[in-house]
Amino acid sequence: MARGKVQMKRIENSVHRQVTFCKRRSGLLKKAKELSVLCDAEIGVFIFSAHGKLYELATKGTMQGLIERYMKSSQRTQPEPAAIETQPDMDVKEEINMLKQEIEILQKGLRYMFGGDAAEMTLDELIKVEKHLEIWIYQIRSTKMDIMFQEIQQLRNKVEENIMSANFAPITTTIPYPLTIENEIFQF
Amino acid sequence: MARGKVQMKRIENSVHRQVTFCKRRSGLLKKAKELSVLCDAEIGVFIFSAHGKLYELATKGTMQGLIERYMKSSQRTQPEPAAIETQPDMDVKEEINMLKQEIEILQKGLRYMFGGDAAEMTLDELIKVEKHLEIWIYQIRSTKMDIMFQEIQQLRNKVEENIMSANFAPITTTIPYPLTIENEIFQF
DNA sequence: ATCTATTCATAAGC
DNA sequence: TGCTTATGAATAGAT
Repeated sequence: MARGKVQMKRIENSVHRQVTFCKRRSGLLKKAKELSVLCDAEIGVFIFSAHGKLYELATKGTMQGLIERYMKSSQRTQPEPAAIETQPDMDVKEEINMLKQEIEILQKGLRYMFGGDAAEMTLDELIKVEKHLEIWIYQIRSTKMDIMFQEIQQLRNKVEENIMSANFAPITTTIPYPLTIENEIFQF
Repeated sequence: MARGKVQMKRIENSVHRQVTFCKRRSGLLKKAKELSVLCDAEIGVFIFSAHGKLYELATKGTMQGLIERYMKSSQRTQPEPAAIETQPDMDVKEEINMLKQEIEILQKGLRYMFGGDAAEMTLDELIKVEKHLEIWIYQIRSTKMDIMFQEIQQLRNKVEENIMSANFAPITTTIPYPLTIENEIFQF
């Protein structure tokens, strides 16, 4: 830079730091705009100052839209669940399209949730989001059940150990446990 | 810049554009990192190339976390719903705290949804998200009902008009409509 | 904010 | 892509 090289570490003098933040922030946003214009790219930048103030730039459309696109895009780079790999090609494409549609709808739902502007959603869209939330809840409940079941298994193992050590008999592995154990724990 | 000033418009030569995109992209990300280090700022950048490829940078933590922080921050700058204004001061603070907590929980839920990593959530967290989704579904159903009720009102008005114009009689406004209309429409 | 002396970024060419 | 170099931009330090 100018009048002396700068060390790449936090500027300790708070006045200098504030001034540099101001200058470089505008520089960064300018560069982002330029890149967007010159190369036809879509760019989102957000900067939180040390004190938490937000500065943002979205070169096309809104930051919301960009975040949605980001979510979609970064989602796609994650490895697909193995289950999809085992299906024929036609079904894969169909599944991907369905997933995309689901993501679209969820994104609308997120806009609805965070933006809080219910008026912008049609009845059809609301019904779709509702359906999706039902699926989401179902998945969460499944995960919950999985975790609970694991805990039950651990408890069973503990009980088994206790019986084992108490009786010094190995036959206990075949003893059936009463169903009431599951029923009681699955209640809450 | 070098060897001639550059026009601030889309570079038409696709090779030049590609090269410039590459160079300036890395320059932009470098500048973002520098700003973050020098001034202790938290910065997120995402760049979509014209062909849709994503390049991203999050200077601290993950992009997910940054997006959550962004949502929270930009949310705060939006005007609150009018309903809150009409309540006494104590309740306003309480309501704001509740909203913040709700946002916290939802953000955890979003991480779960978009990150897809259920394993990272504890049983307690899953239960909280589940509760929140139930509330969300309740709100969406309320909005749905509102819209449906509006449609019913419009239908009623239309029916009324028809009767009015058919009979030339103004008494029809007091005629009660059978409950079956609502019941049928509320079914789907 | 404005002003320079410097350092940095990068367009063009290979 | 990666390297080189001439030149325009960005900016650190001072005012």
